[in-house]
Amino acid sequence: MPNLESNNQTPLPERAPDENIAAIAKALGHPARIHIVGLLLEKKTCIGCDIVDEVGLAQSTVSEHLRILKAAGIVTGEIERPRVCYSLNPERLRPLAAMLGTVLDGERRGELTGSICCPPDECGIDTTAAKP
Amino acid sequence: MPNLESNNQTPLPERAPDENIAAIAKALGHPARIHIVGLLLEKKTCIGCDIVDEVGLAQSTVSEHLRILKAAGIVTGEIERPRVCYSLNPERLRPLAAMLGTVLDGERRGELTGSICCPPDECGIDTTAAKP
DNA sequence: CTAGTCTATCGTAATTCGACGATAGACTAT
DNA sequence: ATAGTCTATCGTCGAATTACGATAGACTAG
Repeated sequence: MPNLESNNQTPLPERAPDENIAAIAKALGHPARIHIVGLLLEKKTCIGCDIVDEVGLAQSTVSEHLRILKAAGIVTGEIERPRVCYSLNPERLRPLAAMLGTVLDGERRGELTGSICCPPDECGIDTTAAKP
Repeated sequence: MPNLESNNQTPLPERAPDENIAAIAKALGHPARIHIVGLLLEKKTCIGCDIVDEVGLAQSTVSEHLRILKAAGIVTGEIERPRVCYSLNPERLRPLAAMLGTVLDGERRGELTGSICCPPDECGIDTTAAKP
């Protein structure tokens, strides 16, 4: 039910941090969009219709993927008629990168090899409730 | 398939790199799953049914989210009857983290402020083609 | 003005996702 | 053996995603 776009201008007002990070990851969760980000990263300059050739999908489909990336704030589109110039917005990727960095840091310090496993705490799940 | 420690040889061998990274991002693309990763990171030790309490969804739904995270290789589940101990597998997050790191490094060196925009290259899109 | 180039949007069909309750499985404890 | 605890799976439903062609919009070039 959450419609998390419809406004690509606001800096995505702080929802719950989980939803914020998840939105970034979700926008990156498709091979074609990863491909597009890779292209923008590689070519450093924005490109227009060349993206369509590269990813090998229909123009309307690529446009849709670009819309999703723009809606997530990962990519910005500057109009430079008759083309549109796309570029990356690294700032937007920072929350996700920070989380991943924390995990990898934790690994580097060996803090994640959990040996203290599952203290004997009881769960409050009623699987047998409401049984007449 | 009663054995939950099934070998993951086929699921993630080495697809195209784009698909590999996209699969990681897709698995992280949901608030509940980000929440779970955060819990595992915070508590350092694996937890069982406590996750259900934390995320506030039905047990079957949480199990499904855990299944997705396990299928993506981000989380591992060790059986410690009667519980299952989950822990993070940071190794799996590395490809995505590396890509994000490259973007942020590019920004740090100011390589991403594309000013050379859209060289006058023609696009090979036939919007009027195939008119029988 | 007219034609051409590039992008966004609409409509649609097939597929997948997210959430839930119900149920089955696998042990522990009594 | 019996009951109890925790997790996985099945079946289902509405909602969301993905892909495409067709079409509309916005300029530029001639």
